[in-house]
Amino acid sequence: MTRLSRDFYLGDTVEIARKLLGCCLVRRFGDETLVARITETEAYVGRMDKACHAYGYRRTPRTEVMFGEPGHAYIYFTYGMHHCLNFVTEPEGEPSAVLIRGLQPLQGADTMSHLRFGKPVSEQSSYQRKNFLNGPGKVCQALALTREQNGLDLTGEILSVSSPASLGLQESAEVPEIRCGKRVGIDYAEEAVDFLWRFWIE
DNA sequence: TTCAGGATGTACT
DNA sequence: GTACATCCTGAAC
Repeated sequence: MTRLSRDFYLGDTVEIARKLLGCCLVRRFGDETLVARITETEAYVGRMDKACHAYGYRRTPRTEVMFGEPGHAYIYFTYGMHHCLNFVTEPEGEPSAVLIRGLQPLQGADTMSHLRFGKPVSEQSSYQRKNFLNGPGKVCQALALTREQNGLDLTGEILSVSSPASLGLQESAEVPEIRCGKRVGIDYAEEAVDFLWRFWIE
């Protein structure tokens, strides 16, 4: 499979949110390579989207990464205990990003399970199996992502052990059937509440 | 299976 | 001081 290039992240954020579905997220964690298929995303566009942290080009230390080069990770801390992973999109100066809300584990599932629950997949309860990687905070917990990884370049070489980069994406093999709906947890965002900018596959 | 409520700390007003 | 792109627990059905 081919790694997604810088150009991939340059385009329209909503379109990228759709195209990311089915793509593989690759995370080097110590000696291991964790791989998971993206199953749910949301688009956030600072230019005109009141749900975006950088709405109206609001530039703060937190939103700084979104103003920079596309193809980097924007990871922020929220609700006092969770982190959320986003990919920066659109050209420099246009603060936009795609939030990763759900994954399907493909490789290193036991390591992800230990990071989530402190036990291997085989010992998960049925409730834990259903709530393994189906939320943005859970995604970051299972991939050991925190603000320390904020700003990481996603287009660096991720498959060699010597590489400093430890996060990246690979192209989707097939085109999945995509569903869409309203975004989650943004009731404050007035008209943007109704944008159908959440996408997922079964 | 569903739902209400609490945890918890950072960013920003 | 307030809000927050969330998750978990425990109780009720």
